[in-house]
Amino acid sequence: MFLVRVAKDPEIRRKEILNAAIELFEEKGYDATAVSDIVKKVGVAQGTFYYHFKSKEDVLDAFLDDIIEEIRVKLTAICDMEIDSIGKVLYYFRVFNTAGIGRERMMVYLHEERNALLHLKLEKKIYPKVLPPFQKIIQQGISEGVFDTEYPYEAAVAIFGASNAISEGKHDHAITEVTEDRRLLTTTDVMERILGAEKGIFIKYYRDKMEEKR
Amino acid sequence: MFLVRVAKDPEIRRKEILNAAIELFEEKGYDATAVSDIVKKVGVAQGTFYYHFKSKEDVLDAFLDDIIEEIRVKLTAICDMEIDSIGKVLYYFRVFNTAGIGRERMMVYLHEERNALLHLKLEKKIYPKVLPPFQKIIQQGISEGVFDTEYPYEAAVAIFGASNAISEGKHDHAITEVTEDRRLLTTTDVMERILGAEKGIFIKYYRDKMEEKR
DNA sequence: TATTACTGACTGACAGTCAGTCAGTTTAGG
DNA sequence: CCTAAACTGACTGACTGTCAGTCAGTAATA
Repeated sequence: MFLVRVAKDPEIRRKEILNAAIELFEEKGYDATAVSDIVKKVGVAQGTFYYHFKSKEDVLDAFLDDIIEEIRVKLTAICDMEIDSIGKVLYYFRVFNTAGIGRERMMVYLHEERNALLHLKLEKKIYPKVLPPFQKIIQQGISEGVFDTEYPYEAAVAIFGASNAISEGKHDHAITEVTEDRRLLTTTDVMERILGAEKGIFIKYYRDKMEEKR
Repeated sequence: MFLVRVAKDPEIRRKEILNAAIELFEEKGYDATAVSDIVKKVGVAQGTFYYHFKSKEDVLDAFLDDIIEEIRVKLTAICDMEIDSIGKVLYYFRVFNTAGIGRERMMVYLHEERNALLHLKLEKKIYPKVLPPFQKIIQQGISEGVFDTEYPYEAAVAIFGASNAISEGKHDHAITEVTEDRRLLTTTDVMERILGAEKGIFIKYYRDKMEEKR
C-alpha cells in the first residue's frame, strides 16, 4: 500500500496542518491532541508536521497568534472610530464577547485543565496587545471630561482583570446565581468606578445605543 | 545490588513522597518533574508512588490543598479579629503577599509555562476559599459606613481580579516603569473606587498602622 | 541537477500497570 | 503460652502503551 506523494506550496500545507490542529484542539483539547492525530487528519507523515512546525507547542502559538491578530485588527478599528470614549469602551468589550469561538464557549474551554497551557499563553499574549489601545481610549475619556483617574494604564489593567474575574466566576465559584444581566450590570458598575465615570453612564449608553444595533 | 525493603506507616510514606515531589516541583517545575525523579529522591519503587497516589496530578492536588489550607487558616483568623474593615482588608492582602513561597517568587513561578496546570488549578481552587470571607469583610465595611456598593460579592471578585492583574506582570509592556510603591498606590486606589471608599483611606491607614508593624 | 517538500520507521522518555515479594500481624493447634 | 500457618497490605521493578520529536532517505519541482 502506498499513496501518491504530493508536494504543496509550504504556506498551503502549513495552513492545512494548522487548521486540522485547531479543529482537534477545539474538539479534544490541546493535551489530548497527539501530533499523530493531526497528521492522520491531514493525511501526511509525522515528519511533514515537523518540517513545517518546530514543535507541537509551535502550532499552539500559531493558533493563538491567529486569534490575537483577529482581535487586534477589530480593536484597532474601534480605536480609529470617530465616536466618544464611552461608546468605544463598550465596543471594545463587545469584541471580546464575540471573539474567537464566542466568549461563552471560549471561557469554558479555557478553564478546562487539559487546556491549561493554552489558557496561560493566551493571557500572556493578549494583554500587551489589548491594553495600550484601551489606555488610549481611557485617555480620550479623560480629555472629554467623562473619566477621572490618575492611572489610566493601571485602570485598563484593573478593568480587564476585574471583568475577566467576574465573568469567569460564572463557571467556577459563584455563590449567587449569576445571570447575564447581572454580569453586565456589575461589570459596568465596576468599570464606572475604576474610571471615575458618572454612575450608570455605561448602562444608559448601552441601553440607548448598543442594544438597538443587535 | 539490593536494598532492604522498609514498610512504613502509609501516612509517613505519603508525606515523604509528597515532600519530595514539592521540592522537585519548585526546583524543576511540574511538567519537568518525572514520577521516576520523585521515587528516586525518596528511594522507593515506582509502584510505591502509585500505591499512595492515584496519579502524578493527584500529588499536585495534594500540594495545592496544602497551600490553600495554610492560606485559609490565616484568612479565617483575620476575619475573626476585632478590628475595622479597612484593617482587615489590608491584612487580607498581606497574607497573599507573604503566602507560600512568597508572592514575588510565587508569581514568577506560576507564570512559567511548565507550571500552567498548577497555575490554573490554584486559581480555580483558591477563589471559592477566599471570596466568601472577603465578602463578609466588605459587608462589615458597609455596616460601618466606610464602603458603599450594591454588589459586595462582585466587588470582592473584581478586587481580586484587578489586583492580581496589576501585580501579575501583565505590566511587562507598561509604558511607565512600575515600582513596588506605584503598585501599592494603584492597587489601593482601585480598591477604594470599587468599594466606594473615601479616596486615600487605605493608603493613609497603611502608612499609619500597617508599616509600623514591620 | 539542486533544492525543496515529504516520508515513515525509529528513539528515548514518560505515566501508569501488574504479578509477585516479603515483613509484620493475626489466628489456630498443640 | 508457644509456634507455625494463614493472612494482610506496603512495596517492588520490569513491563506496556503512548507520545513528541528525529533522521536518513525519497520523490517532486524548478
